[in-house]
Amino acid sequence: MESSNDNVRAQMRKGVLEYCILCILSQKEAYASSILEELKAVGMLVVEGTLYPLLIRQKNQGLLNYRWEESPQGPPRKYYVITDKGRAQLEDMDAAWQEMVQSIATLKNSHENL
Amino acid sequence: MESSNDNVRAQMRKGVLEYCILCILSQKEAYASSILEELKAVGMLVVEGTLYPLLIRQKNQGLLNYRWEESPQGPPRKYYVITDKGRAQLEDMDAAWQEMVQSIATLKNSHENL
DNA sequence: TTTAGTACCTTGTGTTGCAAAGTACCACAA
DNA sequence: TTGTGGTACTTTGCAACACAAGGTACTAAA
Repeated sequence: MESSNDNVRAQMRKGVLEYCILCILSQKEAYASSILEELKAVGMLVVEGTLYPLLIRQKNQGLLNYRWEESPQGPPRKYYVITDKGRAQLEDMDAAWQEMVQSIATLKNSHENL
Repeated sequence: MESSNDNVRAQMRKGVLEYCILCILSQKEAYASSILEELKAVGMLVVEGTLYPLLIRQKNQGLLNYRWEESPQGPPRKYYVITDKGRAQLEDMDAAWQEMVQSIATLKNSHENL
């Protein structure tokens, strides 16, 4: 089924989204809708109701700041900017991510070797 | 801080644990305590209170079965066995995992290319 | 002034991971 | 037979999270 397959992916995304946000913002400033599009582009689809609270949480933790900017069309945009603390956190997450990839590779390998 | 670092890892583990369980059980039958040790061995530390409900969930979804077996010492052990449905799910998860690794690699690369 | 498009925000729900405490079986020793 | 330590499985209560759905507000064009 398609839906169960989607569930699998949704489940796995949990806990990694925060990492993705910091990755994107370490590259350039962005506002929520543009972040959504970037995530969609790499196949990590997320909805607004997930992203907004997440950005607010990270902002409250001091990982992000934001500033308002006029839009060429439509309401003003809230551009998020990663902070030094956010970059430090991102480094932690890079390490954590690589460890997790390695952990699963190890599990898989011990499987292959049977 | 050590603790914030642990939090990062704990957060990332979410949603991947189910995948790890199926990986381990696709290799061989195992009981909860042995699964805990295997996860610990690859650096994915989990506690009992997390694992047991997860095994029960997967059993209720038909991904696992179990049988009781005498222990050489101590109380009997509940050996979990992956089902055909579980193996199908595992294949889905393999694909989902690789896609996620790829997605994050892409995010990282677009960062590098700035 | 109404409509369409863009952007941000909030509320309620179900799921999940975890800490902590509890139950039960076994073997060995006092 | 009573107690103690080790192993194993289970449950309860809590906090965090992702998401669906609905809501607010600004802009420009019809």
